[in-house]
Amino acid sequence: MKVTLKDIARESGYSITTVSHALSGYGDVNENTRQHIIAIAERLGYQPNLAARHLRSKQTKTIGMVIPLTAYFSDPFFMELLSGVGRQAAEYGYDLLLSAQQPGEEELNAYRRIVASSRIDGVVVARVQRDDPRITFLKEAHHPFVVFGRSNANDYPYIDVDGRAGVHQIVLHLARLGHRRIAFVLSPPQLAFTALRYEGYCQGLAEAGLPLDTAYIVQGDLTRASGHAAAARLLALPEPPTAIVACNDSMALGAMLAIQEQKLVVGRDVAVAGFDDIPAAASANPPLTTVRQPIYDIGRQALDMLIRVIRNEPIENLHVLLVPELIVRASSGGMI
Amino acid sequence: MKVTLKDIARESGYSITTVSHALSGYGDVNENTRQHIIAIAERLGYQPNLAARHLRSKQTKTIGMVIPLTAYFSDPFFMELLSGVGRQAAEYGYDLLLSAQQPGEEELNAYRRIVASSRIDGVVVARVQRDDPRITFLKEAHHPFVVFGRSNANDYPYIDVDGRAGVHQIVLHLARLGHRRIAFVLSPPQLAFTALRYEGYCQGLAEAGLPLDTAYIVQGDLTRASGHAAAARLLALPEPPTAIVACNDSMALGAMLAIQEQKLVVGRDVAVAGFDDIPAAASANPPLTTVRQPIYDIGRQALDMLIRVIRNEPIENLHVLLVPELIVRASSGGMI
DNA sequence: ATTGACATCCAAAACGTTTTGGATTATTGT
DNA sequence: ACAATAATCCAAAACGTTTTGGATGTCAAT
Repeated sequence: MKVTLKDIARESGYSITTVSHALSGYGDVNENTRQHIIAIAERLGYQPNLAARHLRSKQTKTIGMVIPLTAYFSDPFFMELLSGVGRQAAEYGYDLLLSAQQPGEEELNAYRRIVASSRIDGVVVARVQRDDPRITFLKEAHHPFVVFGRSNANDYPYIDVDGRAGVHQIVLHLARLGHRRIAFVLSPPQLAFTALRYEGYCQGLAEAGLPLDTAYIVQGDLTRASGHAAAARLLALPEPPTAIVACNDSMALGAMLAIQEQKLVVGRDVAVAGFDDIPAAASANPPLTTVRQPIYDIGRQALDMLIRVIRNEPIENLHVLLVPELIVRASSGGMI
Repeated sequence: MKVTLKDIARESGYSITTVSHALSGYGDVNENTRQHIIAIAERLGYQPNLAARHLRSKQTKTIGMVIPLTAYFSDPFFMELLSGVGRQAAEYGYDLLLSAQQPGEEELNAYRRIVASSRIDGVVVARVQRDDPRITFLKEAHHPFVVFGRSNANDYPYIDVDGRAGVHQIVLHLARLGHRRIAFVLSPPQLAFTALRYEGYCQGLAEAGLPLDTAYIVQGDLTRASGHAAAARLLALPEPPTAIVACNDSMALGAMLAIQEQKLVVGRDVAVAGFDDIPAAASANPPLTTVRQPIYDIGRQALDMLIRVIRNEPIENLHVLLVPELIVRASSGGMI
C-alpha cells in the first residue's frame, strides 16, 4: 500500500541506507545510481513518512499556533494573523498545526501537550497577557517561539504595534475635530496591550488639554456585544461623550450599532474610532475610523523571526515595533 | 530532558511494557501498580511522543485542511469554515493541520504529501470543482475525507447548501420588487456550485416570466475586485440592469463599490444581492441582501461526519443538503 | 499431585526513517 | 608494487511507542 524506503531498496537493488542517502542529498552516492533511485522513487510515488522522520531527527517542519476559542473562534484578528503566518509558513515549506482551546488552564495544557509531544518546531503566541504563563512555560522549556505583542518581560523575540502611539493619534485627531468629551472602551486588563493603549489615551487627552474623567472609561471584552453594551452605558450618562474610542474594531462596531439604535447618527452626533482596521471596518456603515495594524504582514514577519529562532540563526532585531497608521473614515466625522 | 516511557519504567521499577499498558488502559496490570505508575507519570510530566505513537499505531488525532492561498488567503469564507471545523475538532480532541497552497498542481501535491506521509487521519475538502482531482485522489487512496460541496460524482460523503434554491429565492425576491433586468455575476465555471447557482438564476427568471439575456451575465472570480469590474461593465451597457446578483458576497460588495463610484445609490438605483452572508455583509454600507450559508455550522457538521468516517462508523446521511435562508437587507431596496 | 484458569508482568519485534562507523573497490601518488 | 586516498556502498543502531506471545506465580478444581 504505502511505499517506503524498503520498497525502493528492493526495487533498485540498493540498500535502504543508500536509498536514504540518495534521496536526502548525501555526497557519498554515485550520481548515476542517485538518478536511478530518484527515478524509481518518483515512479512509485514515494513520500517519506513524517512520523518516522520526526522520531529520528527532531524536525517536524510544522509550526504551531494555539487559538483561543471563545464562543465563535472566528475572531477576525486571529484569522488575519493566521493568514499571514500560514502564508509565510507555506513559503518556507512549513505546515501549520492549529489547536483551538478554551483560554486558561486548558490552553496552557495544549501548549504543554504540543511542545512535550514534540509535534512542532516552533510556536507563534498571540494576544499576550501580563506575566503570560505561556511565555514563562515556553522559555523554561527552551522551545522556539515568537510573540505578537509584548508583555512586561521582554527577554524574548516579539513583534508588536505601538498601541500607545496609535491611540494617541486617534485622541488628537478627535480633539482637533473639536471633541471635548472623549470616552474610551477598554480591553480586558489582563491583556498586555491594554495598559499601553490606555497610556496613549491619557497622553492624548493631556496633550489636548482635556481632563481625564473616569466616568468616560468603560470596560469591554473585545467582542462586538461588549462594545454595544459599553456605548449604551456611555450614552445614558447625564453628559454623554461626543466621541468614543474603542480598543479594537469589533467593539467600535458594536458601539456604532448602539448609537444607531438610539437614533443618533454616527460621525455627526457621536464620533467613533476603533483599533486594528479589520476588513469589516472599511465596509462598515459608516466606514470606521481606526488605526491600521498590518496584521497580515505582522504574521509573516513573525514567522520569519520564528524560522530564524528555529534555525538558531542570529536575529538582528529581537524586538520589532511597528508604528500604526491612522485611517480616517466617516465614523469620526472628519470626512463628512 | 524529555520524559519517556523508559524514564517512568526506570523510576517505577516496572518494565516499559507494563508502564505502557498501565497508561493506556490495558486490563492486565494490577490496579495498585497502575495507580503508582500514573502518579509517577504525572509527577514527571510525561507526555507521549506522538511521532512514535503514530509510527506504531496509525492514528494521528489530527485532521487536515488544505487552504488555497490566493493573493490574500484570508478568504472570509474559508476562515469561517475553518472556525467551525476547528471548533468541533477541539471537541473531539483533534488538532488541525493546515497547509496553505497555491491552487492547482501544488495543491494536489500537498494532498499527496500529507496523505502519503500519514500525518492526518482525515481531511476536509472545500470549494470543490467539477471532476475534482483531489476527490479522485482521496477516493483512490481510500483516505477518509468529507467534502463541503458536491461535484458531479457523489459516491462520497458531502454536506452542501442548496445553491440552486438560494439564488432562486433571490431572483424571485428581486422580481417581486419590480426588477425586470436582473444581472448575474458568475463564479468561475470550474467550481462545482457555479452551475447550480446559475440554474437557480435561470429558473428564477423563468418563474418570474423574465427573459434570459446573456448580456447580463458576467464572469467573476469570487474576489471583491472582480465584482467591482463586473458591475462596472454592466453599468456601462446601453440598458444597464436594475439589479445585480453575485455568486458570493465578496463580489457583491465589490459591485456596490462600483455602483457608488458612479454616484448611484445602492438599493435605490441599483439593487445588489450576494451569497454566503459573511460577517462583512451585515456591516456593509448599505447592509447586503444575501443568502445565508451557515458556514460555521457546516464546518462543525462536516467534522462530525469525518470523525464517523474515520472511526468507520455507519453514517446515516451520506449526503446532507441544507436549504439556505434569504436575508433581506437594504442593498436590495426591499427595506428602504 | 496434576491440571487449568487467572492475574500480573515482561522481552522482543515492529513501525520507517536517519546516522554512525565501517567495508569494499578503484584510483592516485610514490 | 605498495600505501594512501577517494568513491561508493551497506549493516546496524537508534528514535519512543504499541503489540504480540509468552513467562511466572497463585489459586481452585480435579
